[in-house]
Amino acid sequence: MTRMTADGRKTARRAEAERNDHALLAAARAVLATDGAHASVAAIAKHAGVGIGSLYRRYPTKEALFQRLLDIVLDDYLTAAETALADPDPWNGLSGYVTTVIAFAGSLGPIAGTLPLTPAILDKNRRADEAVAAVIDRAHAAGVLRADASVIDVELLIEQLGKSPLIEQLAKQGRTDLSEAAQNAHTRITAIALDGLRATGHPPLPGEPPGPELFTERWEVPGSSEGTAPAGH
Amino acid sequence: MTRMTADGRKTARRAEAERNDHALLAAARAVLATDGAHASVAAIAKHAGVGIGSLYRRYPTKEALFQRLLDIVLDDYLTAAETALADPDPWNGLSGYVTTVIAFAGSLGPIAGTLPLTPAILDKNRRADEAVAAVIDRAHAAGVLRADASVIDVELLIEQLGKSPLIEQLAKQGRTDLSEAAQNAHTRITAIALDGLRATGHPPLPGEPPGPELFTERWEVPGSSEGTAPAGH
DNA sequence: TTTCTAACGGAGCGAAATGCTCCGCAGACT
DNA sequence: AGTCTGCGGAGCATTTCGCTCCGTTAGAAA
Repeated sequence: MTRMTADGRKTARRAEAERNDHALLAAARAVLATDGAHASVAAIAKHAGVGIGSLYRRYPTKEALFQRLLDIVLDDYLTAAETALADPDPWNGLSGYVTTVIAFAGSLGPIAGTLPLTPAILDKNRRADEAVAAVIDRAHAAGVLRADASVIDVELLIEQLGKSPLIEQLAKQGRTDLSEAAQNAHTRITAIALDGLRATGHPPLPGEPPGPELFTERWEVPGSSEGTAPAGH
Repeated sequence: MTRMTADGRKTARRAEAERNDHALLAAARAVLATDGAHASVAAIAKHAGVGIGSLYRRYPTKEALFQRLLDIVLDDYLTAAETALADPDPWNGLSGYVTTVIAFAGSLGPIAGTLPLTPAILDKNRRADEAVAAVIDRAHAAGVLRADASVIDVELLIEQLGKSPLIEQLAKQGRTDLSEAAQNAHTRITAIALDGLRATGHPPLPGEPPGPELFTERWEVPGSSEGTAPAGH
């Protein structure tokens, strides 16, 4: 009946359950980022390699899962801001914060406004906001961030760059062969935007310039007869 | 039986049909931009103030409507590029092109890869690509565009900025009171990114810095009891 | 080994959404 | 007045989705 051993450690069963829980949260992030607002529980469970039944054993409802995810992502925001403040260089701290957050911000947009916010979440959010404000204030004070860019400007820029239509579409089409190039392209665009935030001149862009295939190949409809269907925009 | 008058002008009925057609195309743009890939024909018809029946009288299928829309938007791309080339200042031409295209680019992302492309569309696309390449080449030659930014970089940056998660979410929540502030915020972010593309220093950002309400108020779930529910990210 | 049971996966159910058809009606021409 | 083009939208068939329920599996106890 008891599921603890004598010294109180978890049983193997409970260890698997915990792994499943982490897999579910990671899958929820990934599926939310690609499928957007209509991410389905079935897709999340499948992505996690877990049955739907197991998902509903841990979370009473889809909403509860997303609430938990929100809580965790807020922790990530806070950690990123603290890491940024720990960097001795104000600009490196800010740009590192921006790039880090962009990497995981995509998950939250679709669920904004669909969840009741618990007091704990509101508190975490407030602390994260204070931390990022400190990062930005420090950059302003050091004169490395353009003076006319506000905290909200930076936060909205992060949100704008967090969701990449390019990467999402490629993921939806299963074009894993292009995902590396798409990631590189997104990194370059982020660097361009960050340079726009700088008070002074730009460093060179990272990586190689992206090839045109990111544009052309996305338009091919899977069951098409035409082997070459180049089209942009 | 004939629906032309003696001199060949259209009847009033046909004039209304034509107005409806334009309304449908405009509505399709708007709904695609806000609802994304799962924009429904019902939503498009309603947004256009037109019955579903009328929609299906002009277009045999949803796909046909989107194909027509794609054709029109490609015309807009081409016109924007030609306008840019007509500007004597290479940087003004490029930045005007970018801002113009960003304003209407949001419609196309969701339908990429879902439509068979007609030869006419492929040809239009090719011409639009050539025109924008000319705009960018000219900016490169004039030394006003950073040398390490490629044509694809610029095109992907446009796509990235074309869809605004902020504006979309506010539209979905019906917060028309914030839409002006959101538009301003988006303009500023676009300006930041454009400055990142410049070879030299930045001009000041346009408009007023956006207020925090763009972040805080979006998280309020419509039927919430809590009057104030500030939360960002 | 045998028994017990916690945790698992997924078929399937009712509800909701969606593309499209079909039909009754309004009003513009003759 | 009569005709008939074009209109709006209820309704149908299909798909999707959140969630429940149950038979199966594999570690723990005896």
